[in-house]
Amino acid sequence: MGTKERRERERQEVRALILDAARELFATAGYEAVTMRMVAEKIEYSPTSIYLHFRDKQQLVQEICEHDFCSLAAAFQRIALVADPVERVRQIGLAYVDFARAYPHHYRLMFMMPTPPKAPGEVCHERGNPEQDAYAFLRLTIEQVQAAGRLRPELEDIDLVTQMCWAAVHGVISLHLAKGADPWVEWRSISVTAEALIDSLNRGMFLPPVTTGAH
Amino acid sequence: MGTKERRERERQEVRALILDAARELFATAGYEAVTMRMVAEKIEYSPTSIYLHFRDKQQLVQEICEHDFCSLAAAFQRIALVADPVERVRQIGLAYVDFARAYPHHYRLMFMMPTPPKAPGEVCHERGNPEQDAYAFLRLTIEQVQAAGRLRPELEDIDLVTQMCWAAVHGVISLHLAKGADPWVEWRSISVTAEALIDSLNRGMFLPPVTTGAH
DNA sequence: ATATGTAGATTAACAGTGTTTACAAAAGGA
DNA sequence: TCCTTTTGTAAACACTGTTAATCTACATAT
Repeated sequence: MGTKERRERERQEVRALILDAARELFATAGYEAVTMRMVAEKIEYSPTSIYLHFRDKQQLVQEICEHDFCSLAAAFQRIALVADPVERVRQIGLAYVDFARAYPHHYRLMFMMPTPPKAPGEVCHERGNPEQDAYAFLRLTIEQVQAAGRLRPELEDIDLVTQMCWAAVHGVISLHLAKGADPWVEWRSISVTAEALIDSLNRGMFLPPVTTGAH
Repeated sequence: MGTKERRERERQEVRALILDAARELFATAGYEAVTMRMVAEKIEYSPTSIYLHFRDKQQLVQEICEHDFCSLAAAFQRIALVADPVERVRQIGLAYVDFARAYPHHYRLMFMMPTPPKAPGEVCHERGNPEQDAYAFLRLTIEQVQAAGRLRPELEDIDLVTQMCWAAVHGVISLHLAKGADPWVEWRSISVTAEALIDSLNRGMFLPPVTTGAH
């Protein structure tokens, strides 16, 4: 009989209810401002009920973030079609910025808060983790830049170059998310700053394309 | 009679006691992990006493950070002596990294947490604010790069260039402070990454020195 | 010397947090 | 009908930052 299946389905429905309510709250107010009691009240359950589905607040918010990171992965899928690897690096940076602008609170949670020291038992090298995948995707693209002979020869450490690119774009985003409200700096927009930085960095790291047919 | 002066002196002593105790705690454990009760216990006063000297936790930690930022300002004083403005930009970046490595929790508090929306009455454009001064110092140096004809002509917006430089270095630091413990990336050290990024960015933003005497 | 005012420090409490324990109620299986 | 498992909750716990009320010590004024 399908009673077991139905029970499981109902369980997942409540779980989804929690996730949706929490997503909306976290996305508009941020981690600290949202309390478990708020989430509970929004779905008209008791606060304790949340703990039947999620270990703690941290796990709840993490699940939301990981889910929403799919939109970033989708953007990356599209970028994979771009032929020129140097242009692809550029596009990755811009997509990263777009994601941060669309989900600033998610971005803050994923990349601006210290990672909790994973319980030693937990699996670390799982695939499908979007953060990890994004890094791998960028790294692969940089490798292809190198393979195309477009990477400056002194930049031989692929991981280093990957981290340089990531850090540069991350810097623009995180600086704006943290300090963008400060009035004593005439802030340029995230997009403008990020694009200018990506372009300057490209010029400093990559080489112009070799024109085939030249002697 | 000097009783008033003595009282005031005693008051400042207690205030300094609080600041020292709080500095040590915040520096080793970070903002959230330190409670007012911990600070109070460390100096053997009641928690309430702290509020006789500081409006709230936020103001306490802010005062500590602003004070310790003097060491960054001191480093900048030394850099001001370097002749080549392009090299000066480089040195500013490296000093910034050194500061972040020496005071990671301070850095986190000053640059990685959203600035509280200042009460409208508060003075905003005070001088002596180290954050503000650091920005002004970097901006001035970039202006001097431009004056020396070493800035690429398409980069005409000085504030934009300043923010690009700041964001790049900040990105390396903040990414490490937030994600440096994650095991699924083979992290290069902050110093190595920052230096490589600064160098690549220099190549992409600045021009080689014009050799005098050439036609 | 005695009363007064005041600044410093403390105790107790408030309103909130994330989380746990103990208990109730409902529902499926025997 | 009884039993077990699941689902939900009220109450409590151990905290947090912060405040109100109180007490104490001391410089000053009478």
